[in-house]
Amino acid sequence: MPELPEVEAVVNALGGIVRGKRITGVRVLRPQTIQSMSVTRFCRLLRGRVIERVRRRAKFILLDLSDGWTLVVHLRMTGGFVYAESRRPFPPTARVLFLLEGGARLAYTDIRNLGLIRLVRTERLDRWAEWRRLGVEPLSRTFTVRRLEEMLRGSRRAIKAFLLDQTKVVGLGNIYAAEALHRARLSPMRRAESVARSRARVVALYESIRETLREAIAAQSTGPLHLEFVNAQGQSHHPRRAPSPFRVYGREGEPCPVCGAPIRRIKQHGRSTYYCARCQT
DNA sequence: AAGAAGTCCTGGGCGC
DNA sequence: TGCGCCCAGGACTTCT
Repeated sequence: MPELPEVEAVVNALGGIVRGKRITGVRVLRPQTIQSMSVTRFCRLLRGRVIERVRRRAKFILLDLSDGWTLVVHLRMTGGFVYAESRRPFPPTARVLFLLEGGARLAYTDIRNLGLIRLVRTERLDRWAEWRRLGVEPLSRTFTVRRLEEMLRGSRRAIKAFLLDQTKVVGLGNIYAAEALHRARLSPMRRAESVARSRARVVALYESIRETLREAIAAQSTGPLHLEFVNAQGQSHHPRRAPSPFRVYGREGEPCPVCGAPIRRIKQHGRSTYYCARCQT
């Protein structure tokens, strides 16, 4: 669920809260969530380190710590953070607790346990295969129409599947892939290489990806869905977004906002794809 | 070797 | 009321 815009929102909000704070202790409630080292080592390495910066790469949240360590978090489907300044009990979905100086606590929560956390030396991040394979950041200057065209060329997969491939363009998930394709008026079933054959289509897709993500980031200024704040009274400030801002995702049967034809839902590689059969070709 | 399929995970919704 | 099935989907591994 959290795609680039949601992760971006969590990173920005989290950064404002924990940057500069020292980690005084760690409690791992679910050991399997910690990747690549033992829980003992994980806790020992974190204790005493200061969170110097919070940033994003693809859908990964990176907390750069003092002494060259980086805490890498991927929320996958249901991961999130709960930040509390009081010593309130955390929800049963809490998997890892970070105790911060001053008594605040940051909990990593995850209902379905698909998310992961790993601690790596910052300069060794690119020795991690999954990390190295990550594609271009769609909102960066290195993402160009030409680069997109080169990636599309020769790929016989459906454009929807292409957009979900994190080794090509990072950050899009099932929701924003559908939204970007609707905005570009491209059928999700169209082959990637056939998009590449038309300059106009490549440009439309390029612009759509960026606009879709930019708008989604702006729309979340009210607060990230995957970061919850609990105050001293135990009341939760869980900033809610406005109701479904999506044009096609989750709107099967509703009229297309462009042409009025009913939105369709199909299955592509086991995933739902929402699109307008009339104006997306 | 690209790309499709299978797998993991849990709670909610639905049909019977 | 309760059981079982399906669904949500990110990104891996496995298979073709």
